[in-house]
Amino acid sequence: MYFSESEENYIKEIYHIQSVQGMVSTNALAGALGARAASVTEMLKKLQKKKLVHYKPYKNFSLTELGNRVALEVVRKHRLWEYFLVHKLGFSWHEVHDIAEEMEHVSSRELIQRLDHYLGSPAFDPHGDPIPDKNGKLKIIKQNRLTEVPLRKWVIVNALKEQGGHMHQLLKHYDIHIGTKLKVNKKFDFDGSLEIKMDKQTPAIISGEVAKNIYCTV
Amino acid sequence: MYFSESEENYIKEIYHIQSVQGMVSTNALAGALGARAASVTEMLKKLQKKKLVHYKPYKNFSLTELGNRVALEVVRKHRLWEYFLVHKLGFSWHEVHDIAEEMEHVSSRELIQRLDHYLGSPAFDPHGDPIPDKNGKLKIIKQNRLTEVPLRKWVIVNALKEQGGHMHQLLKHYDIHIGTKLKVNKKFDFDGSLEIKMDKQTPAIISGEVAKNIYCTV
DNA sequence: AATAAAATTTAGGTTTACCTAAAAATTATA
DNA sequence: TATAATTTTTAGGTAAACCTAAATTTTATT
Ligand SMILES: [Mn+2]
Ligand SMILES: [Mn+2]
Ligand SMILES: [Mn+2]
Ligand SMILES: [Mn+2]
Repeated sequence: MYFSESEENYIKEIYHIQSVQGMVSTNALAGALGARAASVTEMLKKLQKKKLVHYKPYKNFSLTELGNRVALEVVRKHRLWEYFLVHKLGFSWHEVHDIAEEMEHVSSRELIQRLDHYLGSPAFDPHGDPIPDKNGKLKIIKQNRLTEVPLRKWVIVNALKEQGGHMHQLLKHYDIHIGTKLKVNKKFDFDGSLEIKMDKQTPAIISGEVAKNIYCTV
Repeated sequence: MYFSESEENYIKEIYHIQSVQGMVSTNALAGALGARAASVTEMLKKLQKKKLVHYKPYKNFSLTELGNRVALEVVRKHRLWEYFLVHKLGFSWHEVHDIAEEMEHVSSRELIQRLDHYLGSPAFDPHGDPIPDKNGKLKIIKQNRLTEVPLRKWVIVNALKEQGGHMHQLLKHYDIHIGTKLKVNKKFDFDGSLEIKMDKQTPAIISGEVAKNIYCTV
């Protein structure tokens, strides 16, 4: 069955919102896609006819089993391409999302299977998010916010979420990346900033803003 | 300036037809694109407004200088992706065209520069066609039809054109690929077939049909 | 040169994916 | 529980990229 680029984007975004909120609202989806609610309603009817979403007018909606499978395929494509861009072409993790947003729509299944094999079937993308395997299986690891990690315990950074801004510059400056081992020494309630200690470095202070986007295995 | 996927396909096809016929007709372009003449006329007006084609109603048309630059960029993207698919992902040369037809529309310039570098700035794609460099420069080599090569002269295959069918099976059977050294011993006028001799192999007969799609440096 | 044939354009539709503004339904609040 | 606020849908458009059928222009043939 064929899905247009737009359909794929909608399905993927429903998947993402669903994974956080359980059910999805028209407005939430419109917000995430940068579209208007009316456009979402229209697409919803199309996706329903294709049996990709459970949808009753005025009610929140969610993906069907089929919709979920399709979403996982798009997510797989997106994250494999991100991995390729970083590990083969040398992009930095913060530069690859928009490019992968286009590449994820290339339709060849064979291509993705070969890409996966070529990359060594990676389980996580450059942001630390799990890459679904060809059956849609995800390796789940707990991503704990650095802001909520116990004090003085060594942890390893396992995910970084870029929130539009230029956080990556800061992270580069501190030399924090996925795999970095560190511990939180103190938490300053006044502004939410943290004192962290990394291997062979003197303690440093990072803002709560940055800390919120760093996740780790505890 | 932004060009849609459709616009890019039209521009590229005008470029290809132009490179053979000098000027392009509405019908020729419609045929090549699998579209109707009316659609071509419509697009032509759009491309003219964007200063990509020289066009007067009812007359044949051609790319402007700008149109040519854009065409070469799309061709570059197409052929670099084909090269990637064959030399990195292990596809065979006859499988990659349709995939590259989609990938050529991914818009990031930085991506293409990095891809080019990653591949070692190849000058020819897996079909033997030259890959424009980032300034649009092509390495031109003469591609002589095997059917018109002098007898008993050793030549090297430098291009293969797949014409829809399953020619590649035959070529694989004969073990003919780009780089193969061979000579034509005899030409049989009756059906256009050729007797060819390859290094360390006994002479073989190939049909004129196949020979027409094999090109070589003489 | 007149007429026939072929090529091209125009006119008028369709589908997809958007939009705004107004109407309807749901949810929150007084 | 009525009323207000919010959310969602419907109604009615637009733009891109297609299409068919009819009109127009160009080219070829008597
Ligand atoms: Mn996308
Ligand atoms: Mn990612
Ligand atoms: Mn294409
Ligand atoms: Mn090629």
